[in-house]
Amino acid sequence: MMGPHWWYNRFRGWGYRLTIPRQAILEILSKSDKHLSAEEIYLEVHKEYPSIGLATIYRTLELLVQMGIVNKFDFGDGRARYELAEDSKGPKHHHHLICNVCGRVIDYRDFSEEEKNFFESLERNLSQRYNFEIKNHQVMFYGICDKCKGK
Amino acid sequence: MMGPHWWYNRFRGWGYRLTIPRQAILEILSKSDKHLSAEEIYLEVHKEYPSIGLATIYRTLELLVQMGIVNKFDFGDGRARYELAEDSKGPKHHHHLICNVCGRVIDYRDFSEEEKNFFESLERNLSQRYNFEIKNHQVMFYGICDKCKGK
DNA sequence: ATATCTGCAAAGACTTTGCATGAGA
DNA sequence: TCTCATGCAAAGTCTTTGCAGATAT
Repeated sequence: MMGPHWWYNRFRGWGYRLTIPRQAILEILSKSDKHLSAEEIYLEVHKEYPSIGLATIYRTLELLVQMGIVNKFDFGDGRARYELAEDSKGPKHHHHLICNVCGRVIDYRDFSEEEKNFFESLERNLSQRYNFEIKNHQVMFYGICDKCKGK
Repeated sequence: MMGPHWWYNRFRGWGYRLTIPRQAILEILSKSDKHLSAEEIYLEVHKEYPSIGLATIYRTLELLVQMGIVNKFDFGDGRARYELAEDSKGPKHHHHLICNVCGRVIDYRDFSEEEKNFFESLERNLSQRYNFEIKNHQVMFYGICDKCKGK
């Protein structure tokens, strides 16, 4: 379940084509472990394929989000951020602490067993209750970070 | 801890002034139980105070978010949405199921005791671990809703 | 009195769209 | 071949900013 083969089948399944721009974007996303903006992805892709335009980045990302391959985030800085999706147990999965004052985003992924189990069982429960196929989740805690506490 | 008096003290505490536009915006937010966009708030406020401009709505909302009085959401529809904050136990508190395909947002607030307790203890834990004062949280589950499952 | 806040209009920033060309299956 | 996808540029939307006048304490 990794590599271009997987992407290919996934696209076929949705009736889409696996093109160079789409591969390039997935390549960049899988190399990075940060939340990338559309423009950051564009700049990376541009290094290797200068002819690929920003509009294609946006169109592709929208597609990938729909397909559940990519997650879209908003941290309130005015631009959307993207990250390769993976099930909630994946090593890169994390939750966020966001400071309402300075906007800083802190990731944490040192989940306790309890936290992991809780979300797994909650997802199963909700899937049934709402007949909703859950692919992923986002958890954000808002408040005041240590640096901003001293007003 | 309700009514204008409370707002007044809260503003004083931050060194801000409680003005007519700010009161009007808080008034609208406390009457509504939906996620309002800046423009929706503007239109409501405009009914009573036609002279208040949209820029003031944006500036005030940003302030209220910083103060932790208001929560800002993004559901991927291109505009931010706002809601009066309250602690996680409040009756209006809810989590979200968001469809990656059609963008529909389903709120749920029929939390189990286990779910409530879990988030409370997780917040206490994180506050300590990261020296971060948690005011609120957002939980979103992404996937495919019942209507979109039939492709 | 005076630092803060607001209205208006203009600018800014991110994202989307139209259309002719190019490319996958 | 025949859709589907892309590039470019232009347009669209939401949001922010500058500044002079108004306001809260």
